[in-house]
Amino acid sequence: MPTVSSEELAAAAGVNSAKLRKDFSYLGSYGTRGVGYDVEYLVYQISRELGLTQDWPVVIVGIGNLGAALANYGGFASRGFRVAALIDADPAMAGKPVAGIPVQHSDELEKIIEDNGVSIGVIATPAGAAQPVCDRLVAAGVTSILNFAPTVLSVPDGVDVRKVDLSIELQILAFHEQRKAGEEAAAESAAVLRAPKESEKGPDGDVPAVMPA
Amino acid sequence: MPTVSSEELAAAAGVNSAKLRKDFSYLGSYGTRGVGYDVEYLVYQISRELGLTQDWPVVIVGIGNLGAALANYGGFASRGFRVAALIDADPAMAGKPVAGIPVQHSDELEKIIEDNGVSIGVIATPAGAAQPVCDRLVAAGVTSILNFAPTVLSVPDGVDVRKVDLSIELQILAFHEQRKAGEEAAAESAAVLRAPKESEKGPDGDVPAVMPA
DNA sequence: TATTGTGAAGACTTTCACAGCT
DNA sequence: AGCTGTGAAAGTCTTCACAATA
Repeated sequence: MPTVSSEELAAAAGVNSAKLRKDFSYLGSYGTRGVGYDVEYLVYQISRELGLTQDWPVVIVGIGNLGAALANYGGFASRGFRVAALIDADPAMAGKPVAGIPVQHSDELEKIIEDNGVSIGVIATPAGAAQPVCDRLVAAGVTSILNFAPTVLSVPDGVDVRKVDLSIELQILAFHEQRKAGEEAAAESAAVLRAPKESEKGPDGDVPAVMPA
Repeated sequence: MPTVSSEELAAAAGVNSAKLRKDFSYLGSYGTRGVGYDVEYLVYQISRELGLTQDWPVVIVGIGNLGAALANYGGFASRGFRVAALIDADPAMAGKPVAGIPVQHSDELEKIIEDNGVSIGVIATPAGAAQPVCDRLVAAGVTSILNFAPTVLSVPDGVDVRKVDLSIELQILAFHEQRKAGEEAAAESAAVLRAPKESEKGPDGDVPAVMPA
């Protein structure tokens, strides 16, 4: 398939074709009127814009089940991420290979970051260890952190943090499930909240900004 | 702290206080003018609205590193989720306890779903197994699926699927990282894309709807 | 003819700002 | 005096609809 139309791409992605064309237009005019988009060229342009053509060394700190799952995750390599090191505080883990990469002790953290020019760190430690690990990563030069620990991290200005809370997605499902189950109950207690329209079901749609911890 | 003002809550959540008050107003009038919101009452009302006061039995299918990490994840229980069963296709896993719960063989899948009245399933299998597992879950009565496998699942109408792609969050970080690194390069090739304002940095902000796989 | 690229319209969200209560 | 609840304004995002053009 050498070319693709905005209509086809939009159907595949589940979005409106005009939105897709408008989004693409912000990157440049990469289509051909009457024909569509050259697939290879488009993939290259979008990849470049998103930074997928670069090689991003990352470190994963905290090699429990989740850290191991991340180390083994195939999706990273194909998107330009290279696991530069696995780091754990447990001396018993040191030297043990996980996903073919030997785990290093956290004493080495600063040296690893500097030697590899790492700017992105992944924290998969228990909650209590997350902030100290974060501080050390930042001090060593990391400027983007992906946090899987159930803690809110504080970082200086200029450092990006994204938090992944594995239970939030479940909570969103449960929220919709509750709706499915009791339309009468919903009418009784919360008639104001509309049922979500398809267009609103974004990755994070329909969920209030604030919820109890 | 018996009461809290919208201003305080908004500061803690990093949102505008008017937005927070407006959001709350869709649930009802749970505040007191001149005083604020009664914390306990507010937590209860929001919890109820989000379905946190219910007990949601879930099954996790695919007990590799990720499945084990999910089974061990503390955040579930506190939000009303109960891991009703762990299911794996490997007969060698059967009976082995993970997070204190014995793994069951996938032959039992349908029976487990029915016996426990499970409506939410978590798929943490390899990509190839995800769609068949999904089909069996749906046939057995599951109507919400959280998918960690790198596959797009097809499901009948009325079934909700949410996909968690562990590499997307990293990609978002890399995208911003790229911006930080080369402001001149960005100006040269994509002046149209603005730097994100703080208010735009939502959980999924700043990322085009479509990207190459 | 088929499809892009995009102004303009429409829909939705966020914020302002203040009347209304406690 | 202090803070909520909310109309109205401002801002942002999405979709329409069509001129431009390969």
